[in-house]
Amino acid sequence: MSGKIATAKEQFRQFITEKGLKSTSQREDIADIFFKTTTHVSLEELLKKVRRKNSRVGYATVYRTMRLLAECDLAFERQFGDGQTRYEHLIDDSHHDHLICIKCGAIAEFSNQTIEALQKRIAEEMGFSVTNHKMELYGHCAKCQ
Amino acid sequence: MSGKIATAKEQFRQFITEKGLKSTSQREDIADIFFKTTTHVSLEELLKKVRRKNSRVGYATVYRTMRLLAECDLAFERQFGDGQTRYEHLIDDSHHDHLICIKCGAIAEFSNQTIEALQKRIAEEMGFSVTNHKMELYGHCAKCQ
DNA sequence: CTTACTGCAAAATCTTTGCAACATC
DNA sequence: GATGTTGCAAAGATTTTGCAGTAAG
Repeated sequence: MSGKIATAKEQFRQFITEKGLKSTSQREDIADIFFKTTTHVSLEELLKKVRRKNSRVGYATVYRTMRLLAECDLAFERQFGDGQTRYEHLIDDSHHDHLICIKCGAIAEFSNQTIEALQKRIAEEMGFSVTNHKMELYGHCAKCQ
Repeated sequence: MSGKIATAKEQFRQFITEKGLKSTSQREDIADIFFKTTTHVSLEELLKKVRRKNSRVGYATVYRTMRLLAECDLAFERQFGDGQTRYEHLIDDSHHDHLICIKCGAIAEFSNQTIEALQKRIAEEMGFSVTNHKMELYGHCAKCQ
């Protein structure tokens, strides 16, 4: 409720500045819309959304902006097996993992602290320091059983 | 030590027969070499290995054979973020997950029964029956820290 | 002004598929 | 023999990149 925490937008601007890059309206728009998205968007989908606000944005710019966002951990790549790379963020939301129905494609999210803790410990035992992870459970959802 | 358990090769042959498909030397060679592989091979790599034994095998056949193997759960697709689909099997080996170094690309394997049990329980609570899962931890390995 | 960014279109990657020749059953 | 399989080459689908024009610092 209090405590100044930088918004994702601010973090992105800071990253841009620190790297000596330039802030542009395209980057602002893309980041803005991406942060407002709550699903796992593909570049194609994101481009479509961005174009509703600014019709003269190219696919390549979305591609390159998402690469920047991924570089500063404001976006995470996900691949669920259809040949599309998807992106998601963790704004206003803690880390979560996915349950994917292999029949209807439904995606549910979950998170579990015990698993997270175990992952960290296992990694440490093997000499790794973990910065990120993916966990996806594939199976049939309630409707498709 | 005792107990007749069908080998992966036999399971594949059975799957082929049951589906009314035909057994060919290419399929035998590809499955053979794949089962002997202990890493996460891409189609490209697998094709190269297969061609050392039989130089007249095409990429498409490897592709189609791996699809068959995946269909009968003798091969599992993995995508680690470089744009390559990789395959692995669980022969002579229980299920395992991956630790991936984001600097040098090293891949380590691990498995943990507690996590597996928790995954199952979580999924059930959400109405899913899990048949498969992926868990990948990304970070820096001992050498790259 | 200098350096970075953009959009477009072309290139590069991978993955899939059509088809005539060929191998199983 | 009938039907499935193969290899090749072409088609698809995405992801990357080169470049001339444009914009931010």
